[in-house]
Amino acid sequence: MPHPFARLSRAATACAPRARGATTPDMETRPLPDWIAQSGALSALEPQAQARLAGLVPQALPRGAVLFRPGDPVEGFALVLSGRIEVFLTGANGRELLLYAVAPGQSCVQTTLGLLGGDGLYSTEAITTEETRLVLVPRGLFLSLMDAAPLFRQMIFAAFAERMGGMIQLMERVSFQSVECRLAEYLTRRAEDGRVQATQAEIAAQIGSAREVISRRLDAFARRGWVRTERGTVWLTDPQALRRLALDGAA
Amino acid sequence: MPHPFARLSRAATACAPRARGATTPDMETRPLPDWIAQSGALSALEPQAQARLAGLVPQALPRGAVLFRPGDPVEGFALVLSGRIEVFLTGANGRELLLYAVAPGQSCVQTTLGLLGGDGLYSTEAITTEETRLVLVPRGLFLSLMDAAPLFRQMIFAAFAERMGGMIQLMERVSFQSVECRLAEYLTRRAEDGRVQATQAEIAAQIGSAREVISRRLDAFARRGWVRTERGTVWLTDPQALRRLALDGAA
DNA sequence: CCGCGTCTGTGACATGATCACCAAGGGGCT
DNA sequence: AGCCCCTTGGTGATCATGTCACAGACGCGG
Repeated sequence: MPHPFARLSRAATACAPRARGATTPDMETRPLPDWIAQSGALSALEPQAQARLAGLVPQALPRGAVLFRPGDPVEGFALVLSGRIEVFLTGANGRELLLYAVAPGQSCVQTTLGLLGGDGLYSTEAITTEETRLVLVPRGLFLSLMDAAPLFRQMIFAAFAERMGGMIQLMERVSFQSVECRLAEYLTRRAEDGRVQATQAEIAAQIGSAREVISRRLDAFARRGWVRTERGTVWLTDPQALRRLALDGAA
Repeated sequence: MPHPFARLSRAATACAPRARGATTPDMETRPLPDWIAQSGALSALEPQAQARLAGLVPQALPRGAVLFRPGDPVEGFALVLSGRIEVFLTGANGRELLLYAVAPGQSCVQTTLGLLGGDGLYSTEAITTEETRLVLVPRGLFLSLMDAAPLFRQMIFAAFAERMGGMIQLMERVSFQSVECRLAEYLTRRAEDGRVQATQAEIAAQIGSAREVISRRLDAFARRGWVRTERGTVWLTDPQALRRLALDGAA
């Protein structure tokens, strides 16, 4: 199956340059598209940068779309407008580990990496976990903005720095913390309305463990009265206890 | 004990701006210091950037010096001229994991991170493993070069991208590969003259395992005739076998 | 030679990953 | 309803790894 980015990037590059003939003259006066004005990150950029982005067409992706897989070439720079993208590492045995999630206004560091330095190939897998709108900035425009637009550059750099910090933290958790702590941390972080809606297999992938282990740990939590499990959801009956466990492992 | 960077950064910032009065006039004509001309990375920069770096004074550090520890504030941007710096993550129990090593011409990503985005505090520990010369670029000069010198910027960005790629690979190895594979990979990578000179405790820290485990694994290798161990060194008697093991885990 | 610190080896045990199954829920179909 | 089949969750056995406790080996300086 052709993966969505291939289509996306072609659509984007086709529509990107000069909309209806004249390019530079009316650049300043043309109104900005909604998707730029409404994005916290983009609305803060310099007008010239906004104008050069204005020709791009945001794309909508359904939940569960695969943006790229390991080995795919990097097509362009993805900027999320709404929704959520999760970036996973996949091991030989099929086990997975969530590296980071891309929230609205954030960019996918993997694409930056591919455009700026590395071998231009992805080593990870990206999946939308909600219906997601994004723009795909083609390579040339991205590099040109990096040179010409200081605010754009700073945005990218800050994102990069933040991700790197996150990766180091993740490494610390994965290498030095028990599954029990990581699970407690995950449950408290992802809880909404006192519950987490995810299968045990999904939870395992998020924290880089195995499904069976999650099953047993949740069972242990349940025996302590901290959670109640149900097909597809975990109810937190004692969030305080979970939070305490999560924090004391982090110290 | 006061750690070296505190001294370094003060020395560097003190010497950095305007050497002997006049600044801009003779900037072009003043000869470049050796340490810039001889550094592959720096000698490729634009002359203006080189001139602004020229006032800095390289510092020499003995082997084993601690550049920073977790919690230290980031003082400036470290650029290694010669030697080698290793950056470690340390767990609660004292176990360690080598995140990356900084070779000559490379910069320390942790410092970049601290200057550009994060909380400005280190979460890792950096130690020189050889006698090392480096320059410490103060924050202001670094940020100004980032804005004004495209080549400098590209250098930093490329380094950043490379490190990020390395971190992802590391995560993959640590999460999904057996200790045996990682050990074999480490031994083949670090071998010189058919041997690796390191204590088993050091090896454990490099690949993020425990000393006892390394002891047993090396014993297993030895029984297969692949290595011979000696106090403080491991002799590779069958590098081919080790390489095969290392590669087949990576596939 | 002795004493001490460092490096290494080893057994016992705890945790986590993997494998092989099975059982329970739930939706679609006849 | 009855059946099928897929997804999800549960469980025991076993293996890999990390942790703890401790002992022996080595080397160095007094």
